[in-house]
Amino acid sequence: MSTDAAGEEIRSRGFVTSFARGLDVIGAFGPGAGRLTLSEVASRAGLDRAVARRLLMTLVELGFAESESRRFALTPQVLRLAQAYLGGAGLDRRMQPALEALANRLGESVSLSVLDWPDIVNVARAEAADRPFRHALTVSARMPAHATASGRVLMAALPADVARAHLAAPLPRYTPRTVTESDALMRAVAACRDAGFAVLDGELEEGFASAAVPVADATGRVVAALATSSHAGRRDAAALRAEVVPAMLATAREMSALLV
Amino acid sequence: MSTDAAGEEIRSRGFVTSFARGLDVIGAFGPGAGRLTLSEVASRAGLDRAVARRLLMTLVELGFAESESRRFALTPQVLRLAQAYLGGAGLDRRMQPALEALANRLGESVSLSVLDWPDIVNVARAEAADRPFRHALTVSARMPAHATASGRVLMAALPADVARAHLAAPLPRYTPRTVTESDALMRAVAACRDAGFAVLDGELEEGFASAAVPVADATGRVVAALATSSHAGRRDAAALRAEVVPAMLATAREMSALLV
DNA sequence: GCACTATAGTGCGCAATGCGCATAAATGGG
DNA sequence: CCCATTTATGCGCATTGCGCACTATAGTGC
Repeated sequence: MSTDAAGEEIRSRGFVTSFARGLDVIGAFGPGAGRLTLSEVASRAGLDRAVARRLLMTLVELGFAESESRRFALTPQVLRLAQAYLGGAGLDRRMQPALEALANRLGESVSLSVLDWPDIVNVARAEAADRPFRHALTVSARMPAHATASGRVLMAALPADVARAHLAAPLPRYTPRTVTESDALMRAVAACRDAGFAVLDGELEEGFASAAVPVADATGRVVAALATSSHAGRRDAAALRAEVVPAMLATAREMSALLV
Repeated sequence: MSTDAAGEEIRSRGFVTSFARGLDVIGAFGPGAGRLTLSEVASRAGLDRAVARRLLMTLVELGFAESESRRFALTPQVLRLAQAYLGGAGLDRRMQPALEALANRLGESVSLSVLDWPDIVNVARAEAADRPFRHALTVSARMPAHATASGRVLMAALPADVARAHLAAPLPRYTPRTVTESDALMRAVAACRDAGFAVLDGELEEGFASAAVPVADATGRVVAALATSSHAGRRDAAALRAEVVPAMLATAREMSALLV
């Protein structure tokens, strides 16, 4: 296979092409893809039809896809791959009790997020609930990292060069208060690192303030951000700082203890 | 490679071993795995260390994993694979408005689930919220299919032989009302198919009733179940049937219209 | 109903790719 | 500092996957 074509990465010799192509096939089922024919998959993934077919057959055999009347679709089993990540990172149901306790204590819903630049991805959530129902874990809500408290906390945990690289591309503005300029963001991130938490006020949506704190594992590595957001009518930024952040820091410490 | 060892499936000739092994490597990062060494991954996935290493390098190169000081971990990018499934199935943010409208109308939280036997997996959720904040989509809460209204609805959409095969293994009991016996469940599922909805009362947890209706795509295929659950003190099973199910059926039709 | 097009499925020869041993380097514990 | 363990690399072999070309099948227009 051509590994030297212009624009193509030079792959290290320990690169398993078939695996990468298989992942491309999964990726071919993008948003709004629905059930795809073999040729559609092949062209979306940029593969020969025969190759795409073999990979699809593999997925079907493993239960990750199903085919019916010449159309293929992924199955919910694909979600287990995501759970491999979540479970491996320790961001699974063990976090839930602490999360719910915090939600009830604050009377706000709280969430746990990780960074997948340029987004933060929600991996768990708890509501200030009157009902003791197991919510278990919730995933996949994405929000722009640069305009959320969680994003700021997670960026603060990044090596400076990585953070700066991320900020090279222009970032969208959501409100007049959104910080989009690279240097200003770097300063904000540094301030957040010093403070140990982040409070943002109306940078994503007018009238909403959010607060976040880092959650670290036993080795001190930041693995997630714990966040809550609040309507300004209820709690403004100052109130978040005073009332909410201390409780969140305590919960974050609790969670750290659960993370091996 | 031995494809004939006892207990091993006979893989069709169109089976891409390296791809399957790569997926095994992702799966090796199970619950509580944390950061794994090469050898740990190899032994968990049942692979030669050299093979595991090549596959890990591939994952790292693609951004699905990272290695630091000889330990590997998956990255949040793995969650994009799950989103390929969700997006492809149409179970993405387009469903959210209808879901939220229903939640507000009912004053209960509602969820959208798919079947990954023996579980149902939550793929979206909305709360009866006072705040207009974008919850987007939530994934990954698993509940036992045989003890939930969603599960019953989704089983009703299965071919009878598949359903029966699923019920071959014994099912756990959660309350005295849990239906665990195969024939009884088949009957309940059939009844649910006739009725077009399911209402369960205390089969998963004492004092909680839940209702679910199927959501079909344009071709009539059931792709998800729309469900709500309620504390018995607030609404009992009869109330769910009378007040809630009609609104849910309407929302399900709305959602069907969004599904190509 | 028939020709025509497009897409799916199969066969097969080639060789590149991935395998897996065995060796070298590196780490870490005692 | 040495030994045990794990990681990293090398390399020859043949298996595995590739991708062309061919056939089968389904869907369309007339």
